[in-house]
Amino acid sequence: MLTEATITAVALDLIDREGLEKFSLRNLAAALGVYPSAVYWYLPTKDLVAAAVMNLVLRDVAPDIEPKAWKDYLRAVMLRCRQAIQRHPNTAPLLGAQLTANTRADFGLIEGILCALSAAGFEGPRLVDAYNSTIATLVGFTTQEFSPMPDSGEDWQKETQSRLDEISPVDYPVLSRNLSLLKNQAFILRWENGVRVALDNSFDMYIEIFIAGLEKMKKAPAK
Amino acid sequence: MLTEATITAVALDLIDREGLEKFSLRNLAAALGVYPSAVYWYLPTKDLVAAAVMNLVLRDVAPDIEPKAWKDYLRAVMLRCRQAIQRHPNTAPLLGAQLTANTRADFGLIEGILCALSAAGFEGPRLVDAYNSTIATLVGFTTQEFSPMPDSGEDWQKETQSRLDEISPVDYPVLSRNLSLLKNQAFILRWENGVRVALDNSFDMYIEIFIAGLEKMKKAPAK
DNA sequence: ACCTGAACACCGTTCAAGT
DNA sequence: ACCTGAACACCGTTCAAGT
Repeated sequence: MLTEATITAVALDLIDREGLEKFSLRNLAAALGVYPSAVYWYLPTKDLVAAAVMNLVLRDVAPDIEPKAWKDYLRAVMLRCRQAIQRHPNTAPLLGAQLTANTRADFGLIEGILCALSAAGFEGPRLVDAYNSTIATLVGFTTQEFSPMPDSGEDWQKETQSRLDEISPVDYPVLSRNLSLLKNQAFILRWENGVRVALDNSFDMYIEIFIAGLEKMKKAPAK
Repeated sequence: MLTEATITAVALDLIDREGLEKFSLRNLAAALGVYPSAVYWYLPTKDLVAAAVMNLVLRDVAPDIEPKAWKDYLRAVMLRCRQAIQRHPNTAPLLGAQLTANTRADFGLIEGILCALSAAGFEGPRLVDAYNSTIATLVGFTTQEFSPMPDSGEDWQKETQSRLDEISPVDYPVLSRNLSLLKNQAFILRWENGVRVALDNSFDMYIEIFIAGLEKMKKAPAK
């Protein structure tokens, strides 16, 4: 007999092995050894299957730290979220698409973030704003970093590289001066994703920017 | 005779009117009055059509400001990106998915951002990190804010609301204490997206967090 | 060069019917 | 309650053939 748990586990396994493009209810049903319509009895839509998969992937992101230490707590949340996606990089596009649309999400994580932000001094409407900023930050970098490139077709990679090499130094001086550092290491200018070329340093700065900015905001409530 | 420009314009119009789910090459071809395979002569894959649509949507996000005023410039980029998506909210999911995967993107925007960041004092590897942080920030909030909710089915909205109302005050004290402010105004806790309920204040704070954090980073190069 | 027209190999979802 | 089996209304992409 099927269960929501086995469906979800097999779905995640399918995505891990074959990629998000192969994640169809028909392939999932085949992997489960049932007809596609059998899955619908437990999860009546594909989006719900995806949401369940994401809950599985993000199961343990809520860190085991006292939220009062708000900087450490938020840093840990960001790091652990990225690590979770790194363990299942093919789910990366679902992070932006589903976390946000998923009200079955883990309220424990939300509570932890809200705790940390109130410990940082945010309350009322500004707590809402700080929360939204945190969720947006949590999702933004990691989704992109590990999202698939246009097909991993070799011709596309060559084409991308040659387009970069043709960049005019007079029209785009700063870009072309730093091209060797940016090539394949920067969003929009890369041809491999975070699975092949992780952007560890950039992610570190990204987090520190957020933490430092948050601290500044709490000290300067008025804009 | 078809052109890439008319295909792209009609595709954007289709997405604006009917939503991203109705954006298929078959519907696009019907709107153009041709067979689906005719489109392939100009744009040989659906992803390329989507990328072209995104270039159209983001055509004018590069602001008309001197990048030396780096704070004003980056603020303007973020605001104008959000405004562009607000004009075509159904394209929101493509922002995260395509901008990052699109090497046909506008190098002018990239150059502008790099200019602003060097004016802020970043260079070398730290310029790369600051750039990646900027792109991630640019995309993160807006993609989520305007991405579609699970189906706009009324039953789903009711279900979401009732799940929020059932949150245990003892398990989730901070969450339930602020629930009235968070309800439908915060990521994961809302049932309508930015088209119905724009998160203007949160976006403002999000930007200011980034700018303030960036300024802090430039002053404290070492972590 | 540009497009028709048909085909291939898929989809998500629904629904009657079985057990 | 749980699943089969078939059907419905779609997909993106390919390819020979026309002009």
